[in-house]
Amino acid sequence: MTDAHLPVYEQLARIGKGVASAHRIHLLDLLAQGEKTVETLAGEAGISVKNASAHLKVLRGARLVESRKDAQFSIYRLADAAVASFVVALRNLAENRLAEMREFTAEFLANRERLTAVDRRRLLQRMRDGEVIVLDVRATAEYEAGHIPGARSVPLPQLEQVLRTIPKDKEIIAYCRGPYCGLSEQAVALLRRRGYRAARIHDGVIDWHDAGLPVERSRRTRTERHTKRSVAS
Amino acid sequence: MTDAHLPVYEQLARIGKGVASAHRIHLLDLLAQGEKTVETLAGEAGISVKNASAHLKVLRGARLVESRKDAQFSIYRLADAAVASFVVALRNLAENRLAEMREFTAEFLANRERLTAVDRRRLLQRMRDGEVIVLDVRATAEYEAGHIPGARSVPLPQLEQVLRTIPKDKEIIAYCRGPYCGLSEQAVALLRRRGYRAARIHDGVIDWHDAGLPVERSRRTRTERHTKRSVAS
DNA sequence: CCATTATTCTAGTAATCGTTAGAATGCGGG
DNA sequence: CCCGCATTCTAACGATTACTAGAATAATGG
Repeated sequence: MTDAHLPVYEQLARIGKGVASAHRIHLLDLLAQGEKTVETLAGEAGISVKNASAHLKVLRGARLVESRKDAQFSIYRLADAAVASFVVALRNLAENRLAEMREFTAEFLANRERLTAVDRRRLLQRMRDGEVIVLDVRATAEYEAGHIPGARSVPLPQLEQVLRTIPKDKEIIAYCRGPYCGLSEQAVALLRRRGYRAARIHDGVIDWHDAGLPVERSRRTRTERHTKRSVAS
Repeated sequence: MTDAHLPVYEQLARIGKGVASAHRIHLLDLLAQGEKTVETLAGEAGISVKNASAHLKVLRGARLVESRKDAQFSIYRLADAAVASFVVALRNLAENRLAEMREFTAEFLANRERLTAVDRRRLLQRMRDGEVIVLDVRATAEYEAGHIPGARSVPLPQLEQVLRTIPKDKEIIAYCRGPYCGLSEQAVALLRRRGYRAARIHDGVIDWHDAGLPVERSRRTRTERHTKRSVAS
């Protein structure tokens, strides 16, 4: 009588197995920033291309990601926005449940980085009022795939050169892929060294989106081709 | 630069591994009904006590469940209500993502079993108006640990005897542990055979709670002791 | 105390998973 | 049509996991 459900739980476990490996969660986190090729993913996750391909196969089997072919590249993307939300839910649960996690995050995450709903709306307001400048320090492609409205795209490697176009009298808020992405941290360190009032926020685009706030996206939604043909609209 | 995060993802994967096995998800689902002993869990999940104990150890390692000792029994419970919500999120994601899942659920889940927020509020209203009777057909202990307010506890094995106290002119709605629990299905089958207008709803108590609706609980929150000492308050 | 009951621990085996190296595929550009 | 590139497939390995049987622990009730 209670046996009939095993196959159902087996299906649920398929998804569970998808998020049962650190590398796979990392890949999902990266894909939440927008679609990417296998090589990019492998590079950003710090694993071999072959290994990345194997993990992506598992994720595809669990229907968490999908891929399409563009020229000789396989471009992967999350199968659904709900997948990103699920990863956020996993992250939140882990932060609640695991003391070890709290230690880790305490290292990274300083004081006011963690936003409440009110904080987020206030940030938008202050941005509109011209009090703060919000910098998206991820790669350009990631910015284009989705960013906080009003944020300016300044990929970390270019930050130094761009500094002189950033007024010193405003507070600078940097964000990147999410709480575990070090980019915004580095940006803040650099900015402070140069005399800015700067802070990072914990949010990535998914967190922002999950909080019910709008996300803006640039014309080119899909990853840039390496070929000549320009992708209009 | 991107390496520093691996330990964080490792921690997330600990939770992921918790839900990477069908048996473990089943155990979590059962624990969402209230705390239970190892033997009960093993019996309800259809696995050996030793195996259940091993799986529970994994879940404890992932901080998803906790246990306490009562007399010679180890009594397990979810570490947090957020764990139940996470399992619901997993279930929902699976139903969205996995076609195979949809087939399974199509077998079980007929037409109107799936509730929207409006449905749930309307059900409460109709219950208050005396139009429908809602039956909780789970075990008594599960009912006591939390149930839909206004629902009547009629454990499935007792349904037959209790039938004459149930008026035939009202619609009967049965629910049990959740979408994959067959109890309410069987209850509906029996009721219809006896000439009732009966239907099941997909919701378990967690779904109900996750939908933001109140859950009622009886005096005895913790599992009944086998000893004499009665648990007041 | 002793026997009973519920559970956990320890090994051991079979199965699965993660990773890598090497071969195979499939596409695009000369 | 062939070469080069990005990716996947195959095979192999060591590491981990699932499950079980048997011993050990721990608490109860005589």
